[in-house]
Amino acid sequence: MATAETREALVEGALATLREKGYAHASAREIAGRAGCNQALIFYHFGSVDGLLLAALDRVAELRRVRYQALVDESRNLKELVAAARTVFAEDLELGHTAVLVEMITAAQANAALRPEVAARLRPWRGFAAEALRGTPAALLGRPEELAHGVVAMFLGLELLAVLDDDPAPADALFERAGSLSSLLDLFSLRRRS
Amino acid sequence: MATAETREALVEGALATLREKGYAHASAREIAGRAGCNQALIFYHFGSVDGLLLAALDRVAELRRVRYQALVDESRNLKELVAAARTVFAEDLELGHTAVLVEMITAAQANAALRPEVAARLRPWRGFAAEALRGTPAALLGRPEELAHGVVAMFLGLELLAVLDDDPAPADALFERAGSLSSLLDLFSLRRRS
DNA sequence: TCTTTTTTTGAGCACTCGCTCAAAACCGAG
DNA sequence: CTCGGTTTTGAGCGAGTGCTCAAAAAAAGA
Repeated sequence: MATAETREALVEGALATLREKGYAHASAREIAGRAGCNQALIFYHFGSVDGLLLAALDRVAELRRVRYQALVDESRNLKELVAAARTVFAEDLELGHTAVLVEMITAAQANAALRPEVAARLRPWRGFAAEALRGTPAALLGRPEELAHGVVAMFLGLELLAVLDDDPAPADALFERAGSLSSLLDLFSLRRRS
Repeated sequence: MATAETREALVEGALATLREKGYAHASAREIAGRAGCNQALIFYHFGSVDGLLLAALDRVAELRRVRYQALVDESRNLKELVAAARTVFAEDLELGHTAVLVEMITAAQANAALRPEVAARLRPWRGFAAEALRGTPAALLGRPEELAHGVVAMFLGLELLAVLDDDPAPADALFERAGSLSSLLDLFSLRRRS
């Protein structure tokens, strides 16, 4: 088989494995099984299992970049830009790309060698989100249960990213970020009331 | 040694390991080494490594409950209640308890048996956050870079919690929660301007 | 066709893991 | 001190891991 086809099959196998089984079970034998080839090919083509997983992450990042650029080019005002961001986020969730991201990020927490690689591949996400930030926020209300759920989620996420960036992440900085988050959330939100 | 002392040493060793090395490296041999005893004691006293880690999570949750209850009892109005919540969150970060939480949550993603156990021990956190929710929010502005960082963090966290709860987490629900989050963030934030 | 290079394979090495188990050590009661 | 139950130990089993390697298979060039 041509090199490109083999690499393609392995990347697809890696993405499927990350999505369905997670990083902990993304072993060479498991991925090669899905790709229908020998596990040694992973080391021949990508050097290591982590090398393959990073290549899979590259593909996810590139797909997102292309999709987002296309939507941005069509946007004529802020409202459309925000809608484009929402669309890309939603598509990533449905494609399972968010799950792949989360797996690689949490894996990087326990793997110093993986950490800078994953952090570098995360930058496009952040830059793209920054682009959607203009305009003034408006206050909104929501259900307390959802608010409670949300705040727990937010601090978990901030903690994960802080570890990734080798940021000591003192409590004060986390709370400052939490505060600044609110204007973006208002920007994203079309909801009203409880 | 008395049973209680041994269990105490093992729980402390488990917490230190989770904090410094993460779930992936929280092996029986590693934890027992820190506790200064044989690895077989983990299975004698806790049945399994995960059993010990859940016991460690129990301790973290109980400590938080006690600390928070004490602060709530002293609060006379909403402002003091919110301040109490901030204090507990900040203390958890400094104690490394947040890191332990994140490790167990991300580990639960790839371990179906662990998932409901961790989810159950997470409930107190959510309930406590819900208690701080009253009053009306005010709009705030922040730096775009921090907003970008924050929104990425938030969606990661929502995704993690959605997996934990066996929630299919459709994109619409995530965005609704993101919207409702803003009022809580305003509540937590004492910041102003860029 | 024969030769050279690229691609693929299966066996296997060295390691770590969770966990078991029989035996040793400990310790309080009689 | 002796006994009996509790606690601790070290060795070890079976399984899974990343990765290597010599050799086989396939593809490409002459």
